Amino acid sequence: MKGEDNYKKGLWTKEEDRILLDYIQVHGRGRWNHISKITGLKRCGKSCRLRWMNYLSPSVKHGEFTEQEEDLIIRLHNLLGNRWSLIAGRVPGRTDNQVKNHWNSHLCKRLGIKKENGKTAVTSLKPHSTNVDNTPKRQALVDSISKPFHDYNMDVGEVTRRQCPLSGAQVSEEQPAEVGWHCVDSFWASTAEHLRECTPTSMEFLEGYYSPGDAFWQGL
DNA sequence: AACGTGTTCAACCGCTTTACG
DNA sequence: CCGTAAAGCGGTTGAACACGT
Repeated sequence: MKGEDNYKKGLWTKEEDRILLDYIQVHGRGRWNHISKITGLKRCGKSCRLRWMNYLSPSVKHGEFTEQEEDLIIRLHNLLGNRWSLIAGRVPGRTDNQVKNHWNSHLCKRLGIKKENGKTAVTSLKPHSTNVDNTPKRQALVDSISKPFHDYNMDVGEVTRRQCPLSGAQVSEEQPAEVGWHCVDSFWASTAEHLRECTPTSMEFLEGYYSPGDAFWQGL
């Protein structure tokens, strides 16, 4: 007989929310599995964590997505694919779940993107260079590009221009590399209006910038 | 009013990754 | 290292609601 069999599932009630909020106010977040033992709340740790992260946390923004947020999500999805956590990390106040739901229920439809085998097709990421059609290499590149985005204090319309370390160089505010600036500009600097003009993604920029035989691709 | 269908989104599931003793 | 627990992630489900007939 497992303890978790006693855990409740389904929508949270206001009373359950209150218990969870009270717990976090006193003990802080974390140690989610202890909540049921301490408070008597009949929810597993995983459920408590999710409820806090996706709804109760004061950092979570509720309500309609703005045009700017949607623009940003479309751009990031174009670059990163279904990496919702990474995308949400660039959309202030929005959770990965919110972004994912909004993409699947609104943006996907609006952009006319169909799903293939239950997964969203990301046509813009299809490589056109023979040197980058290998999935692991391509993924590594996407990773190398996306990682430094955590370092940006980015807000739509107020882009903090910093180096995008295209060739593995350290991010440096003092000495941004030319190629890095170019990449950041082409990806970030345009507005919602420019989106409709098919501004190239960072990936497309790279594939255009480096020739198929360039040593840049070898290191990936 | 009653029913069927479509849509939305909160929550769950299963898996992977990370942290820690 | 190794094993375990906790945290994190993306895909999926299903309840609640909206809307059309």
